[in-house]
Amino acid sequence: MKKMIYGLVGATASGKTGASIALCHALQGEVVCMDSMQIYRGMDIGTAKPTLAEQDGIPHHMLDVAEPTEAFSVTEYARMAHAAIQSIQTPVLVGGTGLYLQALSLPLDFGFTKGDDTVRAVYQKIADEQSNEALHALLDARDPPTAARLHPNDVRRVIRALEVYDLTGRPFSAQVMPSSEDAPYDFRLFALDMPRDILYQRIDQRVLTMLKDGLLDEVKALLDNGVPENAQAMQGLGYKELVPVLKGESTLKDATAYLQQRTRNYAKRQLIWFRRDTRIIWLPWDSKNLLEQMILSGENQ
RNA sequence: GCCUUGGUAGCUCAGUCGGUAGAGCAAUAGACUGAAAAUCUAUGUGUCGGCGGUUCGAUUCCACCCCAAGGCA
Repeated sequence: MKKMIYGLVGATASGKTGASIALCHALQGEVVCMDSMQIYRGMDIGTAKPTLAEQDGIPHHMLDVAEPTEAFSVTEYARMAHAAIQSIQTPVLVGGTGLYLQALSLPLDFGFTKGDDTVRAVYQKIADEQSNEALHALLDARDPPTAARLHPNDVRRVIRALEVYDLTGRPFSAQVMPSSEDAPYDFRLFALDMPRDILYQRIDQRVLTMLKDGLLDEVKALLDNGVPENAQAMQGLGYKELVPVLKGESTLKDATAYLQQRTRNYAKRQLIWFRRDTRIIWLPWDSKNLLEQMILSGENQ
């Protein structure tokens, strides 16, 4: 009997946080955050990390578990999140990082192959000095199925596939693909269905609220505390877009519009990712009895 | 009032020495296995400001009008 785990996923600004608190109160559950940026300490406003008041007494896991100066990876996330899930009675997964959900859906003992910066640099050099096609040809010689699946311009994934082949001696295509039978948990996944125009309006508004709440100061504090501009954490939305403002290379007005734009683009990618996950039950975001629907749907699955 | 420069895709613009037009961004769809709030892919019919004129044919040349920015009065 697998452990049952509720999950609330979907686009940014679609109302996950509020709904998750209600669900936890009803089920006596605890939140396990599934977000690639809320894991970082000191990044609160820009990541829309739930405040203590918003948490409303519900224990939250997987928040503030990494330093923004350090790189983090999906493997570390999976390892820590699995531990958190084991430690609590009723876990409620909440977040919008599709890759993290995929990682948690893989068999528990599944191990991603560790990366190697040196190997990556060698391949990156080939792409830079020769061509993306030349790099892709290397992969085609070692792992044809993966090469066929990847576009030559998708250099990041082509390099990763070559790296896996070099480090393990086995092609990337031999790895286990996720399926519900292999999943370590019995997932009850939900997402809030919201019209695109409303979602985009909420995103634009949320960005303005973040700025009013001091996002610019938060970004400045990170830089002042030694977080490099090119740090992984600084790639988060709201951070990389505001650095140019602090450096005087862009106006706040332009950066705000750009950040809103980028966030809308991101939300759409999230929707595309979750749309193909057939386990997810989509519920109307403005439904009066959202909580009842989630609990009932969960029990009936 | 006069002069100048503009008015082309949702936005910023290119272009057509006259044969009804194309980039970037946006938008939409999709991909995604140790960076994922990252990264990558596909999709381009718009009274070419308006009304006339010249022409086989005008978004392109000409006249007038409208609008915008700048300059001169």
